[in-house]
This record gives sequence, structure tokens and C-alpha cells, in this order.
Amino acid sequence: MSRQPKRAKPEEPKFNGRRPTINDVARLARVSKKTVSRVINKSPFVKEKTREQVDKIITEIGYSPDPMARGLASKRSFLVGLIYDQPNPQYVIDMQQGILDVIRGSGFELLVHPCRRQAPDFLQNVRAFVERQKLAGVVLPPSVSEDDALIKILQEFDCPYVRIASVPLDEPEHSIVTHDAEGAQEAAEHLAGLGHTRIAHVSGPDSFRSAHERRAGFVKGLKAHKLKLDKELDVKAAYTFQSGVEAGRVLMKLKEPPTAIFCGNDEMAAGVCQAVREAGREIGKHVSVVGFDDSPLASRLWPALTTVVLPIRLMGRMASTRLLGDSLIHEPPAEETLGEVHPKLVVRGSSGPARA
Amino acid sequence: MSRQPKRAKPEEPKFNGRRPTINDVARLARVSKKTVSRVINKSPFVKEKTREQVDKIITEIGYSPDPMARGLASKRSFLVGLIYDQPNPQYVIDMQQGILDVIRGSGFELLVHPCRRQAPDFLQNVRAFVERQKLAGVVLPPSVSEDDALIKILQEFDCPYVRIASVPLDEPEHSIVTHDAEGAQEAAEHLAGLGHTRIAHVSGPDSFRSAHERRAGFVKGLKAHKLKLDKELDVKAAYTFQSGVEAGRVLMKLKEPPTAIFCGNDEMAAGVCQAVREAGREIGKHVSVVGFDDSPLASRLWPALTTVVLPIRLMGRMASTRLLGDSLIHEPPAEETLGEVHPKLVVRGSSGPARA
DNA sequence: GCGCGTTCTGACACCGGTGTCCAGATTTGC
DNA sequence: GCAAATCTGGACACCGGTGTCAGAACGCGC
Repeated sequence: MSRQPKRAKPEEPKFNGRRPTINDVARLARVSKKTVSRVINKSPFVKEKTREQVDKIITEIGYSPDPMARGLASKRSFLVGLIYDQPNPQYVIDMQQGILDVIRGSGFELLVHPCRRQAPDFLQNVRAFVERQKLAGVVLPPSVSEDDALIKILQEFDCPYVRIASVPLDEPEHSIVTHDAEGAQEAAEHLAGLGHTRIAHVSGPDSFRSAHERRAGFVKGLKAHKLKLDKELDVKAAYTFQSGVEAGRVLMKLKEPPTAIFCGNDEMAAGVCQAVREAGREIGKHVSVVGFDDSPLASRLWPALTTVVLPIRLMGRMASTRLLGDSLIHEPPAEETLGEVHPKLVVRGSSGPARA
Repeated sequence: MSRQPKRAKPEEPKFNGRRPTINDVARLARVSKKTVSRVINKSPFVKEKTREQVDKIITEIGYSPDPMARGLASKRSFLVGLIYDQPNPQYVIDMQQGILDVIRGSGFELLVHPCRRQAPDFLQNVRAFVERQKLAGVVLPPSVSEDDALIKILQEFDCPYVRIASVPLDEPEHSIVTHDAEGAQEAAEHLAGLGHTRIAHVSGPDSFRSAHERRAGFVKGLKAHKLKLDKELDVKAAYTFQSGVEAGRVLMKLKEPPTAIFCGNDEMAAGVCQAVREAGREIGKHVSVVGFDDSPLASRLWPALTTVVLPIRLMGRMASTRLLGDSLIHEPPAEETLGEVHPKLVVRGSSGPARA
């Protein structure tokens, strides 16, 4: 008979087939289940010695508390919600990544909940979602972060939230501010500094506060160079590629087309680039184009897009750090505890000097 | 005194502040809570009359069962997991959308769980996730769909799953097949048909079965035109933009560069385009480039990318329909109950005739 | 009207945790 | 050294559902 190393499976000394419960831990540690519960929830009222004893058993038998049972009893879940109405998929992915960076390994999970603000059942839908899931918190990127009715619902259900917004809100402790205007201003000054004087703007939809902010920052940047935004060069679009194409066509058909175009986001900038080329002009040479966001698209275009970098993933980390705070395992890095983000221009091939 | 319409809030006749429970329903309907439970779960053993009575009360007081309590008692949750290790963000977003299309309004929610297969704790991590959340099911896109150890874990915990794969698997009832090879073959024939004879391939990483399939389909397409894949024109990359740039540079530095390049996905194709331009050649004119996926990127490039369309969102719908089946509210459309998808070439500006 | 099989219904335990409250243990104050 | 104050741990009810199983109600043939 070969001496088989008969050690138990390293991770799972199952209790006759089922996973261990808090009762198993209590029995083995010779304490009551309530004491185990205290240890799990880091209650300060447990003697150090007892805590050690319990922790030892917990790791020994590989116990982890059942989130459902915990949720039922304590009326809160370990689910973080991401509610969004975002036309830009890259934004969503980056935001998800940021949140996941933070909650990884902490026992929380991420529930994604896209929605459409203009749908008639929007509030009903979100209300049902929040009420049923008893979320540990929700992250609200634009534009849902600007919906007062939604905020009210969250407050009604005592659901913690963090809003991501382009301007400071009246609840700084519940928000991350991105100062979009600064980035837009920098973009305007960049173009003006290159000698452009006829500079157009393609802005996002009114439903996004950021669209206003970016436009306002842009106008401010122009002003610093004694320029102003010509009415016919001020075009409204929808943050989508197609709307950018159409806006670009309008601009290129003007009697005197602009020599530079600042767009409210990269998607629209890509659309504008397409329209510029349809008109037979060259990007970065005849017409400079600048975007906003620094989505992956920006660097994949040719020439690569000059754009304003918004660290969306970092914003996701900030938001979830703020939301979960002490419930997290490890100390968050300092940058994540801040609530402010400052966008920054990155110059690439799509913007060049105005031609004499 | 103005006559204020003092009707109760339409949706929430709260029970002294708390939301109604199954007990409230039972009391008002004069049946036991178990019977209410039967109605909720559509048990066939309830008299029609009783069911109506209960349903009436339920809508009247706006009752909806608590997912936590349900989960605790029945040992299953109403959470669908999406486990993925995907370098392509657009793929993920589309897949999420597809799943959400199906579960919307059905009481299920989507839990996203990205991971890295090569991480040392990959299996531990997924195991913990699945075990704790008691998922109603998981959707597995490539490449996690090809991980046998992962599948075994899911089986161990009786967690239903649907795999999305590029070739038929031995469990057709648990899989969606995308037949990538067909699309790649079509791409090869397209290029050969345009008169190209020196056609390169930039393939995805070995960890993806789809990378093999696409390459194999491509080779088959060449063969149909009596061509074969030259060794120096057969380059391996990683499904990422940067790896595409590098592969493209290698190809363009050859003594006799290819006149057409078929890439395993659009991201790499975008990278290849960049390398081609760095070499001073024009896309669609000197060098034709074809991608795979039809991600949004493909149509945003200039010239737009000829590519193979993979209906990822539809695949997400198929997968979740298959997973949840009868638990869903409405009959799924016929196309969603199929388990097969056939990719299709879409010709755009990035591919053109070989020059004499 | 009775017996009998079928179809429904409800009492009760239970899922795996948490909150309340009190008793016993320990420390502190004088 | 003893009472009071402060900690610590445990018994027990409870969260809001589901599973089991026994028994009630019903339909039907005789």
C-alpha cells in the first residue's frame, strides 16, 4: 500500500457536503454564533484572544459568510450598483473597471444597471431596482448624476450614492468633480495658440451638464485670446459618432469653414474627422480637430486625436472608495480619496498650426 | 381651504412604513403564506380562483418578493454572472447589453466579473464568486468559455452556464457557436477575389480558440484560390491595438511586403493600419486591410474598415435566453433561441483591388 | 350517503445570518 | 475588600421567504 498523502483538500473541509456556516465556526471555536458574527463584522467589543481564536477557525475551515443571509438579516446587501445612461461605451467600461479595481476581494460585487432617462418608466425602474436590491451604494456618472428626482429616490431608500459631475455640487461628500471646463479651456488656448482664429465647437446634448461646461470652458479659453465663438461655428450634437459626422458636414459646407474644431467628446471628433475628409480636407493640416475624454478611439485614429484626458477609471476608483470607505480591506491610495479630478490636454497629430 | 386631493400614493400603500411582505399578502388574501409563495413561483397546484385572488392583492399593494429572502431559502439567487477575460472593451459592452436586453424586467440582475486567466488565483477567485453568490447562471464568452477547469467548478456547484465558442462544443445545449472560420474564409476569398496574392495574417493569441479558427478559415479561403499563407506573412499578435501596430511594422519591413492583411480582430487591424501609414503607404490602395468583429472602431476609421460582422449583442441575448429559459416573462424572439451565429463580411473602404 | 383518489392548502421547521437584551466576568474606585 | 462600573459573551427572536408533509376539500362512481 502506497502511503497516499491523505491530507484534506486544502481549502474545503466540507461539513458533510455543505459549506460551513457560522454555527460550525461557533461550535469549533467554542463561542456563540453571535460572537463569531461580531468578529466578522469587526465589532470592537471582542477580546483580542477570542478574536484570534475565531479567526483561526475561520481560515482553517475556509468559512465565508453567506451574503444572502447577511443581507436578509441586516437589510443591506453587498452589491454596488452602477446606474448609467451613457452613449459612450468606453466610458462605461472604464468606469466599471475603476469600481472593480476597488471592490475586488472585498466581498462586494458590481451590479450594472443601464437605463434611459427619457423613458417613461425611468424612475419607476430605478426605484424598483434600488428598493429590491438594498444596494450598499450606487455610482452615478453623468448624466444620471444630474437627475434630481433620482437622487431623491436614493435618499428616500437611504441608499448611499456618489455622483460624478463636471462642476462642484452642493454635497461634496457625495460627489467627484471633474472640472471639465478647465480642460476645454486648455483646448481652446491650444488651438488659439497655434494661430487659429476661426474655431468651431461641436457640443454634446443639453441633457448633459458636461456639454455646457465644456462649451463654457472653451468660450472662456477663446476669450483669453480675444476670440469669440461665431454663431455659425457653434453646433449642437449628441455625443455620438453619427451626430459628429453630421455636425462636421454642416461646418464644412459653410462659406468660410473653420480651420479648427473643438468637439465635446472623442466620438463626435471622430465623426467630424470623417466629414472633414469627405470634404477633401486633411486633418491636422487644413483643419485641426480636438476631442475630449481620451478614449481609446483617440489614439487609434490617424492622425491620432489631440484630446483632453479624463481619467475615467480613476474616477471610478474614487467614487467607489468614497462609497465603501471603511468597509474596504486595504487603505486606498491617497489619490483615490480625493474628490477632484483635473483634465489635461494631450497634443497629438490632429491639431496643427493654422496655415498662413 | 382648497380641496387637496388626498388619495394615497398610487404605488406604495406602505404597511406602517415598511414594504409589504408575503405575510401581508397572505393575510389580505385570506390564504397562507405558502399559497402566496406558490402563486409567485407559478406552481401549477393552485386553483385558478385562488391564484386570481392572490394576484389581485399583490398588484393592489404593490408587493414584490425580497430577492435576499428568496435566495436564502431556496439556495439560489436571481443574479446572472458575466465572467470574462477580454482585451476588447467593445465586446464586453455589447455582450452586457445583449444580456440586459433579455433580463430586463424579469427580476434578474447582471453581475459583472472580469478576471485574468493567467492570474495564479484565477480559479480560486471564480470559485469563491460562484459559490458565494449562488448564481442563477453565468455567461462565458471567449476565452473563459474554453477553460475546462472553470467549467468543472461550475458543474461542481451546479451553476448553470452557457459558453460562447467559435466551434461546436460537446455540450450544444450549453453553448452558442459563432463559426468564426466561415467569416475568415469569406474575408480571404474577398481579398483573393480582388486580385491579391501576397496576403498576410495577423492572428490573435493562442489562448483564444477563435484565433486558431479565424486563421484556419483564412487559410482555407486562400486555398480555394490556390493560394497559401507564406510563413513570413503569418504573424502572431495579442488582439490588442499595440500588438497590431507591432505586427504591422514587422510586415511592412519585409523585403516584399504584403498587399493585403487580414487581422484577427478590428483592434489589431487598426494597429496594422497605423503601421502601414507609418511606412508611407495608403490603406485600401497600396495595402488592403480587413478586420474581424465589426466593432464601432471599424466604422470610425478612415477609410472605414472592411471587416467580418459578429453580432455580439445578439449572442448575449441568445446566451441569456438559453440560460434563463422559462424563467423569463415574455416569449423570446425566434432568432434568440437558436444557438448558432454565422459571421458575415462587410466590405468598406479599407480593401481594394490589387494594383497591377 | 359513503368511500376513495385527486387536487389544494396551511402549519411548521428551516435557510444563515444579525439585533436585543441580559447575565456573568472583569476591572476600577474608594 | 467590596460595591459599582465596564466589558464580554450567549440565548433568543427575527429577517422574508421556501420545502415538507399531513390533512382538508373536492369530484366521482356506486
